[in-house]
Amino acid sequence: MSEHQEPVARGLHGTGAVAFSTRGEYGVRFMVALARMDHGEPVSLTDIAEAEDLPRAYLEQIVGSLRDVGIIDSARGAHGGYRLARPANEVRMGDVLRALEGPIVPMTCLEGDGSSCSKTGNCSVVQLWARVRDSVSEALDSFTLADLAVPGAPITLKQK
Amino acid sequence: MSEHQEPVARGLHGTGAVAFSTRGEYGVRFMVALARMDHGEPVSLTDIAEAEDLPRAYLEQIVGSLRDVGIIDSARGAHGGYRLARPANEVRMGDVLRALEGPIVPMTCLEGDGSSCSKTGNCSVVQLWARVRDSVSEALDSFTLADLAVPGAPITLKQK
DNA sequence: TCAAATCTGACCAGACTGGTCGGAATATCC
DNA sequence: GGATATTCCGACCAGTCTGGTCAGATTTGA
Repeated sequence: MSEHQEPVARGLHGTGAVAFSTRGEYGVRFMVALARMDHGEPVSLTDIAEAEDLPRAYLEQIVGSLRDVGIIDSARGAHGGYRLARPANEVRMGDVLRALEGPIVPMTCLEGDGSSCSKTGNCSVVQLWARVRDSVSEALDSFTLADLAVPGAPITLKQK
Repeated sequence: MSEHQEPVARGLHGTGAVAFSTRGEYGVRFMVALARMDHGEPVSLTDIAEAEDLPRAYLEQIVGSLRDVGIIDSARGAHGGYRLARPANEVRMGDVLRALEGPIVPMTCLEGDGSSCSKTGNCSVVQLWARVRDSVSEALDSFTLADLAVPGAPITLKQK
């Protein structure tokens, strides 16, 4: 047991552009599994790691950032574990992925207050990156955890 | 001279998720500059690298993949250089970025024919990744090179 | 007190990014 | 033909990041 898949190769030639890392993948799988297994009692990391066949120690790191932003609650000690902090249909996947992967920023010139771009004002390319960023955010936020946790459930879209 | 900006730091904590690399950034800047400077005669890489303050040797690598897919034409020898292979308003930015960065694939399970996902059929999460992928492609393809090359031009949207 | 869990930080190998360098091939101009 | 301009191509390289392990401290229930 504890023989999960071999290390995932990522990056340009592994996955392609605009990719999420394993933090995003594993974190989302964790959330979906938790939503399915959460019946009031905390669910231990070991149980979820085994169910999803993910490396437990690494998952610990990842789950920490979900707890830090308040998406899940944790309980230490015997019979401890994790619980959803809110109902699954109130958890937007955009929030989950922003917590896991950091802000959605396809190009450095969009970081922070935008002051990192020296061509302020006369740069037309920034519009392209901004549109990509907004499209990704909208796509992610159009799903809630409930959409993914219920197998075969119809996808409810929150079109703006 | 030839003292361009210091090496760009990327990755999770530098830029955030869903990021393009410098290949995408530099390649797009190259294309925009070429579109502006192309008046029939080939434009040399040195001219563009100087105009955009980009490392010439590195830009050479990047431009090669644009030539390979036929977005630009090249002419060797004295007075050689690069030209747009088609009018700027027929060049979709999605094509440019796919050439530069590889396929738009936010998660490994969407790669190629989709056979890399062992949970075929009963995986609900794949819908999330697929929507992100489609959103990014639509966003990129809603711009043409002409939209970016003409300074201050109104953004014409090709809404599907 | 013992065991079950989370929490935390140190550590690590390999892959990838962001380049540089040197030279070969090709084309123009004199 | 020779000098020059320019693309083309592959080898190389240092630093950063990813993906993950490990050991132990801390907290809690039985």
